[in-house]
Amino acid sequence: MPIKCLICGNRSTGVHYGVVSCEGCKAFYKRGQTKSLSYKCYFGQACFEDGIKSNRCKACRFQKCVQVGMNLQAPKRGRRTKERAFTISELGACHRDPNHYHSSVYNDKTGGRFRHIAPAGGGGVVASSTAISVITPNPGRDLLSLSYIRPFVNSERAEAISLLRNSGSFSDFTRIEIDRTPRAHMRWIDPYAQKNCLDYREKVMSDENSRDMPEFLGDYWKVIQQKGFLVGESLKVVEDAVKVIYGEQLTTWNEFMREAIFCNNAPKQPQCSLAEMLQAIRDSVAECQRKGTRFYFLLPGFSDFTQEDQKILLTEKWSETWLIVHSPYLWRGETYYWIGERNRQYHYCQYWMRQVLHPSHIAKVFSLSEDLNAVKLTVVESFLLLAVATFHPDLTTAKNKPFLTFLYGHYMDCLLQSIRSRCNLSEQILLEKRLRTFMKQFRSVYRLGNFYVRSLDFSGGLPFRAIRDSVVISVEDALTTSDDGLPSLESSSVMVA
Amino acid sequence: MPIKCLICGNRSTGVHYGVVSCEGCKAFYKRGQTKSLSYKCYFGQACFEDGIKSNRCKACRFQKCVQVGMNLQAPKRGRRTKERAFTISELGACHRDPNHYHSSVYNDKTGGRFRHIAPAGGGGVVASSTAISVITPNPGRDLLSLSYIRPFVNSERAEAISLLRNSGSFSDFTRIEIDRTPRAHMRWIDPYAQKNCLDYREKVMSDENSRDMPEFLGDYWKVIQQKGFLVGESLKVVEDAVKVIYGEQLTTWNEFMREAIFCNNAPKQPQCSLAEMLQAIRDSVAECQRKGTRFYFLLPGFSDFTQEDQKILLTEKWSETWLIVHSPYLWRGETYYWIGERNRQYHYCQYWMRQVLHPSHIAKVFSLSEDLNAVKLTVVESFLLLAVATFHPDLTTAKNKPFLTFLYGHYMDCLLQSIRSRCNLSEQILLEKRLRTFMKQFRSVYRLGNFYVRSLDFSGGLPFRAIRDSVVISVEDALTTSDDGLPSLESSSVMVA
DNA sequence: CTGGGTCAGGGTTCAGT
DNA sequence: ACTGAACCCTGACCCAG
Ligand SMILES: [Zn+2]
Ligand SMILES: [Zn+2]
Ligand SMILES: [Zn+2]
Ligand SMILES: [Zn+2]
Repeated sequence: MPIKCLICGNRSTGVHYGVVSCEGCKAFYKRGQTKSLSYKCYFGQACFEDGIKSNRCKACRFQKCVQVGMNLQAPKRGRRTKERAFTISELGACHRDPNHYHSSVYNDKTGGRFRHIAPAGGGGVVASSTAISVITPNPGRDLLSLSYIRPFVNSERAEAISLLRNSGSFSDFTRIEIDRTPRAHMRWIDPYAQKNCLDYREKVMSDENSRDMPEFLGDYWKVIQQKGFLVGESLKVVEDAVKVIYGEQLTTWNEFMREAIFCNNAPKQPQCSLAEMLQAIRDSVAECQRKGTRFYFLLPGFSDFTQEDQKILLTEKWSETWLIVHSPYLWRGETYYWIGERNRQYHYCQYWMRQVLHPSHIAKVFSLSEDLNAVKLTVVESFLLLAVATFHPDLTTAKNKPFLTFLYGHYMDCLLQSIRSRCNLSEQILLEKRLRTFMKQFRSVYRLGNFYVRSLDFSGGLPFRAIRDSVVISVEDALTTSDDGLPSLESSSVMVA
Repeated sequence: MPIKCLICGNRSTGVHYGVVSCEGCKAFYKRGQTKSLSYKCYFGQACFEDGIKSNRCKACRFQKCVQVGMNLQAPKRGRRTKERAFTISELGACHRDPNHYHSSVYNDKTGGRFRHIAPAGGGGVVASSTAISVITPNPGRDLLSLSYIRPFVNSERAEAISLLRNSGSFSDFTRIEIDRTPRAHMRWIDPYAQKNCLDYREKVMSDENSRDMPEFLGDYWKVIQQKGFLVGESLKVVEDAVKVIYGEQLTTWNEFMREAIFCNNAPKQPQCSLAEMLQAIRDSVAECQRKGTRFYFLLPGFSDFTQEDQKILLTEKWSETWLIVHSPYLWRGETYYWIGERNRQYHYCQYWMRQVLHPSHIAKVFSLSEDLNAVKLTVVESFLLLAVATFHPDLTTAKNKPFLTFLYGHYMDCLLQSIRSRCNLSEQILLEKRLRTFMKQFRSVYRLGNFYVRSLDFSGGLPFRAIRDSVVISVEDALTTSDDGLPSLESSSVMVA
């Protein structure tokens, strides 16, 4: 019967530095002598609480080493013959209270929480509840919870960090106050927008289209003349809105992701109970809604819709908002952001995502995020893209199509203007190509949000299922529904390509 | 009274293979029967000379075993009664003349220290001593002479090797010939420098200073225009000078330090007599002077000083030169370089340093070296820093302050240019910060060199004492003297911060 | 006593990820 | 870049002779 490592629970190979431990923890402790200062825990120093054994958090692992009494100067206990082997109690002699680690206590303490330990193996989505049993039927499974995850190499880190959208200085975000009222700008967007149905996007509109609508040309050009100023003003407003509403969150999340990835502490383990996490998710959704609503009302144009259309847009565009805000923090199958109320924030890691969402839903979200990240927009640009997606006249049931079309074009201009002001020509061309590619997925995002996410039954079991007309539907169903109440692709009034 | 192992000085457990020895040496000798051929000493086969006990060098340990007479076929001696225990002379039969080395001095110095190997941990299971010894008054003292020093672990080695300043390819140093005469470059430094008192450092000079010297502005800008070229040329010249003058020495010392540390053979022992070492030190000082002089004369600008100023600089800047050249080879209280004439080189280890220099002098030198190493300069940069230190107008009694100021600024530019060309911005900022921190010690280096080292009385006893006006002065006296004949810090004409 | 054997546990390496 | 299984080296301990 091999004795388990007191730090990680792995098979021990004897006493190392005064503690019954495995080869890994031995080497880790040794290495930590010069490096432990740079270790940092992101999860409340609880990663190595009884029952949770994760070698993924170096800070907690090292802390645990020290806690159980590892000591470089620990005396060697010499060797014994087989007849006079060390007894278990002798082996435990170095520790504070041997009973503390007794298996029964160990399992009692973990109780219901044990099931939240992530199975690192690929297959299982939810950790199987092997809780109370002391001897596991399949000893190999023990190692699963320890399965090594290669730390990121620098090139990967650079890639991850590049997702953190460039925004000049994030750190200043929280300190900047906007002194403009967005309504002021709408005063002169309005006259054009409300009276005329103008698609004034010079870049997007093809020559053929302009031939088809010669009667608008007069007004069109009037708008064009003012467009430069209009675009500039909207850019400023959006930038300020992003800073005021999302600045702090972006700063925090960026810092978190950066540190998590650069300190090799990829967070993969739960830090709280399911109930706590569900509450955190609810809080987070509410907060995201709140922020999104604030953003929309600061977005020039939005407040000029009827209350009914505003409500529709706020409801229907939840998915878009979520994606724009979160995509930089989804990377390589893991998430890197905090959720929950300020005083109790948790890392919404993929483990939890898998608890509550269907795998194909997760896959779709990651896939969309990846595509969006690949476009490589700045923060402000990504929110301009949100505006574009929001006002796409074909992808909402809001009624004021002319104004939607106008704003869609306007924010498209803003976005392109921003891109062009920071890229050289060849970069522009590539970026705009990637942008067009991503925009083809607008409809998928809309469908995912409105036919799948909005159908989720939060009263049922985990993971939540989407139910429409008393029938469970899959992500695929939602994405391919022919009955989306929107204009068909063919008759689209806006050319995206 | 416990008897010490004749090989390593550890507590002996009786006679093994014919020699009073410890369990370790016994087992080591046994194992060595098949492995001794692969042992190699890197330190002149002196690691186990009397008074020096280091288990780091296997070759010397085995040699010592043989030397003291270990023999596999040694007859076992029968049981002795306590009444007829072996006498000291019987046991010590193999000892050589202890007077040959300065073991008494060595032991005196280390005698006060008490560092012992093992049982530091209280309460743990410590192997009970079944030794011969009855209870000694102070059993810990036995371990003293062994003063076992843990071999360096790889992380420490990496740290040490990182001190060996990055220089591209050292190995090429000796093959490169310079084809430029340094005078050629001076031709056009000169006109500006000799005629005008220019502080042309745009980085260092504050706005206030520029207001104070409006009359120089015209010339100032002319110089600025040429600065880029000037800096580049000087960089090349300095690089070549370093290669030609110090290349071979750097290569040799680097190799020595690398091997010493990676082969676990930290040199701690004398390999020659005091007289030989003193001669080697004299040779080494002369050689360092010679090299320094050559370097200064290749350094653009130096040869344009009056002969008097040149002499002053050469004399006053000895300390700076020594520090720049030697600091990478001072690490963790030990030195890693050779001194002496080519045919008879010795390792100037800390043992010898302690013989000739006062402890607080040594401490100061190590402290300065550590600070300098922490800056992390390349070889060429460290010599640019030497130029900066040399031409600091406030830290010399040389007369041509305008030209000193000019050259100080010029080499500061060169140094910064070199740093900036190899570091990204954040590295630059950190490095320059460390550099500024170190530069605050220039005055200490100057004082150490000119008020302490130059006052050393080499005719007196060891360690050498510094005598000024017939009074023995301490390093502290020298460092805090108010009478250094230099401008006070407040009126400094050069802004370092 | 001590030669010889044993082996815990320290350090180091390097393939694997 | 980190991890940890596998390895080497040391020396305390055991025991037969
Ligand atoms: Zn372990
Ligand atoms: Zn942790
Ligand atoms: Zn010994
Ligand atoms: Zn040696």
